[in-house]
Amino acid sequence: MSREKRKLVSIKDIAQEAGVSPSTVSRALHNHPHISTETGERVQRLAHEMGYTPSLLARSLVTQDTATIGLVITYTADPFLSRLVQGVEETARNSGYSVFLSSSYRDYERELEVVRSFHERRTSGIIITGSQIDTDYLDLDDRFPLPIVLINCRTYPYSVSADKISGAKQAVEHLVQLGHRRIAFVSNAKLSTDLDRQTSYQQVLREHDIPIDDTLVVEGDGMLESGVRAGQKLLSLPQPPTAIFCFNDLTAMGVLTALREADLQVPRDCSVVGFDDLEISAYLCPPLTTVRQPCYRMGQAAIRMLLQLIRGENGIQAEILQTELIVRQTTGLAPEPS
Amino acid sequence: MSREKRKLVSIKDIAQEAGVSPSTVSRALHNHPHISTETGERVQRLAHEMGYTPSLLARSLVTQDTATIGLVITYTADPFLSRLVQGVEETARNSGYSVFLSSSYRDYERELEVVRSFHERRTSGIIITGSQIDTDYLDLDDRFPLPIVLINCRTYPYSVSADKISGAKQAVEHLVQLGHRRIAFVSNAKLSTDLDRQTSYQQVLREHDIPIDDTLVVEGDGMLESGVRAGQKLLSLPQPPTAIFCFNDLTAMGVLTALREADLQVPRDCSVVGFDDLEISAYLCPPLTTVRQPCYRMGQAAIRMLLQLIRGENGIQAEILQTELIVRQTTGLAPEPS
DNA sequence: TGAATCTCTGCAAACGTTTGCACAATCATA
DNA sequence: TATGATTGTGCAAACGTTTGCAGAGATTCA
Repeated sequence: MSREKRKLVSIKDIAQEAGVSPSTVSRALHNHPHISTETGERVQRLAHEMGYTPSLLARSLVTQDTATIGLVITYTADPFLSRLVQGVEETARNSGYSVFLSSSYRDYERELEVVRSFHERRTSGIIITGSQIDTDYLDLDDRFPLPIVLINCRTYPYSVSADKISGAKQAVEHLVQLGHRRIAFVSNAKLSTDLDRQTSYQQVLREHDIPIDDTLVVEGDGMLESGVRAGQKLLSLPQPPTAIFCFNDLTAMGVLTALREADLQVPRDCSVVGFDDLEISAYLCPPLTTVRQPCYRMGQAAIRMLLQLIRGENGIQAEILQTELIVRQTTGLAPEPS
Repeated sequence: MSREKRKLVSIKDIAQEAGVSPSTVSRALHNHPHISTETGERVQRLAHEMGYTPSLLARSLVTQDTATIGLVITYTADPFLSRLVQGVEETARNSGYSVFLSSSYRDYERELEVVRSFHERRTSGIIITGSQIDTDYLDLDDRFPLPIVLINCRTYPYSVSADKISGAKQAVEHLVQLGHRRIAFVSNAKLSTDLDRQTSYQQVLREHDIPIDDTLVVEGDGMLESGVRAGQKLLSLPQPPTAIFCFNDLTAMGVLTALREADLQVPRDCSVVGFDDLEISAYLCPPLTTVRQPCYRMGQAAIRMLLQLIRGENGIQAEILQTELIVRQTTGLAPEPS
């Protein structure tokens, strides 16, 4: 177990050993056409024997390309993002790119800092999700002269989003069809993408001549615990809702917990709809009705768009992926008014 | 929106503009003591105005230090790992390090490939979790001359683990205390760390003179779906178990689903214990009794150990963090034998 | 035989930094 | 006034690669 800092072997060392010039070694290792098979093989063998590992630092410096992209997310622990990260990472790797990952914790300063750090490392491009930079993306573009793709930020020209408007619409309409008229919405005030859901929510209600009751809209932050609190708050209303549409599945899980603690049956006493369709959502009790966001494919689409930008292709435009209502067992007919 | 490839400004450009040498610029930017305040300020101002972003590539090449560590995990989507990643990333960042993340998908070849890729990028060190390299870690050490810390691999000298032996023991003993004698175990054959749990399981049974029944040990893979299948298999036994100890919380969630689909009540008809204590586990229905692994702190400990290795400190030894049984509502008294 | 072509290899510059050393100018000291 | 210390700056090498260009032999062709 030798842990001392050994000097790494470089192309020069191989050159010396093989009695050729460094350039020849470099070419031999890259199967350059003009290298004799004899030299080629000898160099390759030596490189292997001497335990040579090329330095991508040095190479990137001259080729001006790191084959690396940076991915900024809000929290690693967010299960929705996990799948997205996987989509980015797998697709990137298949194209020969590696991925730097860093979290912004929904903090504007931190987000900028991460982007700068990526740029210093000369990543070929950057993908940002849950961006706080919404408003001044122009500034972003100005400050960092490298391709950037945003996820779920439709104001930015290069972005990938899920169609939340349609998703939310389907969800609320589903509830209306089941006879619900007191439908609550648990929002995520901190995230701008939340607006799409909320707008759809109100629109559907209006279309069905259902009065909009502000007390039925409560604020959350997209996490479990806030779902619980939101649920409790809604249940304590003089006239509680018969259905609750949630910002995401985690919030819905919290709401379900609140309902259970209040000894209410789902969906008999109250229906619940989530958003995201996390893997676990199908295994809840009861299995959650929710709007599926194609998180993996969103990651995939984002990295593809980024690679196009890196290659300098043009005609690239924002992409919107479809969402889909998955009806499971947390939604049912509205209870008869007693 | 200018997306064309602008030439980045370098130290030389600033030097030219300021009428000094590149070395002076470099020193000015690092607040080197021997620089006159006048020059210092002028250079700093120019650097800012010209939009200078230092190249960490070039710097790393000469300083021989990238201030970057590589983190290899099995799947990004594994919620247990998400917290661990967070522990690594936050702690790394506080020490001025960035993190490369890549997944191995539990594939040996892939894992080696990722490690090699990290080494090519000259990461200062590497953390591996869910390693498949268990047996020939010596080979690993030989092949990659850089500090490596493994998580949950006790055979490797530099490792951080949770005390699974004690955790599993607490879990099974808890079940025995509740009067259970037919206790099943859902394993994860693919992971060597599973052995600790299984050994403890058998040991506790022996200590209490409970016969070991091989049909009560079924194989899973640590994912939701395999938990469902394992549950179904156990329930179809001529004499099904009254309690099921699961490799991890996801498996337990699957088992709970199987029980629910079979119209069995938890814990009245069957008790269930998980392992990990994911955040969601407290919000399941019923809330899951489980063994808590300090995943965040494990990540933290791993990166700390790695930084010590990087600094060349000695006297470093494997670290084992405590686990803790969290009793919630999926465990109860064994049903009376009918 | 000479010229042209082809095959293989080396030289040297470049990428963008850092840093040891030398040097010039200024200043304080004796 | 000479001496030494101090302060600020520049030169040049180094980090480990890649690559355009040139050149040396070998081969082909007329």
